[in-house]
Amino acid sequence: MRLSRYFLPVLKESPKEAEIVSHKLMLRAGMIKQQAAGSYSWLPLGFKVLQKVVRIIEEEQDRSGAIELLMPTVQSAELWRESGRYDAYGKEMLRIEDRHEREMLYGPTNEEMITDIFRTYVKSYKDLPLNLYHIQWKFRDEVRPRFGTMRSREFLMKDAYSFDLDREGATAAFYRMFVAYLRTFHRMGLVGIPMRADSGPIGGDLSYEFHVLAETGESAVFLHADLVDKPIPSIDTDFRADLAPVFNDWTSLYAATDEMLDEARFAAEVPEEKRLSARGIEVGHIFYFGTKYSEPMKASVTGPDGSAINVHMGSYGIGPTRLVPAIIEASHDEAGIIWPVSVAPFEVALINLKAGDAATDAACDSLYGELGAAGLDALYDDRDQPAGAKFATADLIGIPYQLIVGPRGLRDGQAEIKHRASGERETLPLATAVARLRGLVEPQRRDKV
RNA sequence: CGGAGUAUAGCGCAGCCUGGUAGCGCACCUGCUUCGGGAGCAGGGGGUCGCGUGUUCGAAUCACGCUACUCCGACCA
Repeated sequence: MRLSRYFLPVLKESPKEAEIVSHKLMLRAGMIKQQAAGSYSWLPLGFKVLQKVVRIIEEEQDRSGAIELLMPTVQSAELWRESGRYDAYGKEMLRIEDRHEREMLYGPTNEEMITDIFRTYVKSYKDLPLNLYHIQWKFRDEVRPRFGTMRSREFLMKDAYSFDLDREGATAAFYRMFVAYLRTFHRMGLVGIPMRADSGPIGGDLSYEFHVLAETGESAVFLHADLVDKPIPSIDTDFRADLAPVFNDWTSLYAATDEMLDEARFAAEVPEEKRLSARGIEVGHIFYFGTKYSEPMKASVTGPDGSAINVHMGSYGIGPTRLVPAIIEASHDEAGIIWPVSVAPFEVALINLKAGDAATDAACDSLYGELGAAGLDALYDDRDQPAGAKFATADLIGIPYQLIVGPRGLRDGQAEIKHRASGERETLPLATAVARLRGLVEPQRRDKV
């Protein structure tokens, strides 16, 4: 992409409504625009990152055996009356009336609808286990939206729903999601630490939240320090195998949010030098809730003995529109965002130090073509701007590598590569620059973990 | 929903106390010179001062009401 033809409205100053660093940087980097309280447009750069985050989530969900579909945002109140939640959900639910005065709602979650789909088509225990998910916009009329897209009223959520014959099956499904979540966050350069959680209004008795540690996190968390760099399950993980050992291994180390903190246990189970109290951003939440919905909504299958069995369900959420700021909170410096390659909007910033100079333009145009041919996603800063402005933009929007080309280096046939995260620079022959970048970028794409 | 604040050009702000019809920096437009870390000079465009009512000869400025947004608390991916 040539920057001169892109839509990238960067700001030098942060709009005053932004309080935390990720919100400020998302506004300054031209990723989002606020439209109302808790409501944001995703501008091209932000949307590109969001799509990469979504893609990683999809890959890991698919790998774990979940199947993607898409349900509508606007739902009928009828289904919610069946489960009893139409009245129970409260003011967070945005209620709408259509022209026929039918009661509708903008979905805050989809347990009822997925249960309806399930009960329509699935009749036999032989069709289990089943895990269906979608990634769709949700609306929760939060009392106080804040922190940009970290807590917005309209937000994107991946919600998966598992269906099993019994508690054992459902627990296995829960473990699969648990492992998929560890891998998902890891691929985005995050450490998502599972913590025992309260099940809240959705109900249930097996519930874990995944938290990313960050100073600006909304929850106080208490954990065993070894969880921070614990190696995650590899690509060889067989999701049909028994994943209980992985789950037990991870949950054997103490971790809890403040509302679940048991100080005595924390002190007893974690050696003093390993006790870490920090703040966390909740980026995922997984539940097992048994037959809470299948019973009232009559979602049953015929078992081997011919009897009707209410299915055991779980639901599994990840917030992509929250993950984007979470990644920024975890990875930035004074100059701006530092994207991990796996979610970076562009992998390389090609910086033409002297746009308008025929030789420099020719060299950059040629390199831009080579970068594309090498499969690298590059943003080519071809604007007629001082070098400083170009470096500042590339730093701000967090592109992992900068390929810097100017007349001075060209005299010796050289270019420079700057690594955004470390600030390290290397000078190398023009002819080898693209191959070098490819060698740097490809291993970090993390499409294989 | 309780408490606190803010609202003046696209963004950041001054002006308000002590009413006299709006200004600064950045951004934007034109021209020239520049270009190795957010360029310089010259010229230029852009504002129903959040909305409404009132006070006054006169309101960005004073009073009252409303709205939007932000922050602090209780809830959530």
